[in-house]
Amino acid sequence: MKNFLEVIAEDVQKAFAEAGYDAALGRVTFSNRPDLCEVQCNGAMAGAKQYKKAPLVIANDVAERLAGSKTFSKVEAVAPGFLNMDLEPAFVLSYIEKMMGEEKFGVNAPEKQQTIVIDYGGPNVAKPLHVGHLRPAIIGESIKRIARYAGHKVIGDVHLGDWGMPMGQIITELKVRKPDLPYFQEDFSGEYPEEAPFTISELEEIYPFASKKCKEDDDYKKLALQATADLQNGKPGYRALWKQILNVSVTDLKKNYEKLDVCFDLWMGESDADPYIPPMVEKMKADGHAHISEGALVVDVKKEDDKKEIPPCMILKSDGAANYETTDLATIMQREKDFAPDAIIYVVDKRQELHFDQVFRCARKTGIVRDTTDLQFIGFGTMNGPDGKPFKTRDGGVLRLEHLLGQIKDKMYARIMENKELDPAEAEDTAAKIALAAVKYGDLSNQASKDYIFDVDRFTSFEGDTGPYLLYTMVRIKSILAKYQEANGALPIEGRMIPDSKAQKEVLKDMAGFPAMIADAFAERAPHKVCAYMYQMANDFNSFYHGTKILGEEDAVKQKGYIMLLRDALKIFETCTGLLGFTAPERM
RNA sequence: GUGUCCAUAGCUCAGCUGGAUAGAGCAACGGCCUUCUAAGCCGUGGGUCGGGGGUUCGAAUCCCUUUGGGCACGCCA
Repeated sequence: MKNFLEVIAEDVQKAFAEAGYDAALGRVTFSNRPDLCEVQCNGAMAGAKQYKKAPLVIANDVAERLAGSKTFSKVEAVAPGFLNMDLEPAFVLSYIEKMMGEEKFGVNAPEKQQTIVIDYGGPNVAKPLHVGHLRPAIIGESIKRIARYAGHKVIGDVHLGDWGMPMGQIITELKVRKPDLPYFQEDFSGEYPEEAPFTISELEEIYPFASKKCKEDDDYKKLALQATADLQNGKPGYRALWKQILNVSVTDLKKNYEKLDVCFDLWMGESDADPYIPPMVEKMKADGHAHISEGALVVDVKKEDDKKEIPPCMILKSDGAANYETTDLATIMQREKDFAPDAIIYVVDKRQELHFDQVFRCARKTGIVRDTTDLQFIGFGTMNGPDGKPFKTRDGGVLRLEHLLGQIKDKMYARIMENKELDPAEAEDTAAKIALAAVKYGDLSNQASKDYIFDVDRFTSFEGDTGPYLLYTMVRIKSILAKYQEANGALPIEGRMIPDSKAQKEVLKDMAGFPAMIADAFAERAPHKVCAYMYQMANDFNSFYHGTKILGEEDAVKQKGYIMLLRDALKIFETCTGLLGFTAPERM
């Protein structure tokens, strides 16, 4: 169905046309002066030059023709040429009834469904998730959900860092510590054990240890480089051991992402792109795109109109090894082959913009990507502490994600137990939900591209524009619906009412804006628009809630109308929290 | 140095395909709980939209310039 403002604009456009003006001038927006009107059209001013008439004259011509409209309860032309209109409550209700009758509340299936690969996360194997992984996970997950809701086929890929030097370092260190393992016996011909020879905590200790040792000890580094090469060349023992590292790590990563309610469709990594590298390099050489520069194999990606020098894209390092540009390019090939996507979206730290610019240019120039595949870089800003500097622990280290979430959850737990008696198990679950909402909303309500200040105290104080405020609003609704159901046996499925108060009408108008908001949030890849929408609607709902007795309403028809409004509002709210990646508890 | 992003209330942020008096939250101050969850609602105060120029009937929004900051700039990912 058409979105709310489009439906309204139809009338206005018709009036413009009837009055002898270009119908396109009849664009309508929500008013920026709610004290004057609900919706406005500025087309008369835009058309003044074209028709050599005073804007007010045009506005009056149009207003006259809108006089009998069933859409508007008020139409007036105001100097210098504004068209100010109020909506007929019955018209608003009719839109809501239609919209709520649809599965996706008025959001249309796209004209052409796109296949979109979204690359977010990017954790490294054998390293715990830390706060730096929070933003891509939260933002990527939300963009994925919004795109999916908008009707597209979306594939979320974690794109693990599982193939570089760190793997060789871990293998080398394991060999030092446990040389008797079968993985290290050259002539071993049996089955390698099913059980991994280490736990995740050991891995997390081994990797930084080995990494540090490489910097201090050149011989050790050579061993690690050799191990990396052996692994990549397919040495059976190393491959088997690597698979164990991968298994143990991925199991742990999945557990942690699950706590964040972040779910990847694909757990592929750099290693999966490896088979694509040799043919890719051959093709680039054969096509004459790649050449040797300063010992490395590169592809020039400069363009005539560049304002700055863009360094060439490096395909192979001077030692012949792959680097991250290589794997990113090969991954594009792999995705093209597997999915032939319409778009690949990278949700990555914005500091990597130049790198992706080079990779995208190189992919285009060498033709490893189809012209129709949109390569999109969505760079997010840094998460800073309250001091405005990059978020660190007190002693300057990196904070593990699970510790951060744990701390916030504990705070929430303490807070809900303060003045309520709740079953500890339920309180635990509720605290986790509120904590997740606090963290995710705190992040997503900012524009992704900007740096933002992660202030635990502010997020956990949950007053005002926060996740918990939204949950609280939803919990209030749930509570009323539960009580109504208890008293009446069931919730009504029909009986919506024409709004009988300003506040109620505001809530309806908010709901009516849902499809347009989704379209906008998808087009802009902007979860913060979902946040802003929800917050506005929650404000209006709470205002309505305060002025209206619902369970105490004696007129049963009216009460039913209120309950329907609550049901509808809750559906919209739940859809929005679903898009942001958190859920509301039953009580809090 | 070059490029790029940013600068809006004391603080944290919206608004930026040009429209009327620039909006929220926090903090401050004042009201509202025998009534559906006060994690709420209602209200007050608080702004040369970094500075300067330009385009326009109209600029926080577009262009130029300047100041201050962040970030990036071939073999780490």
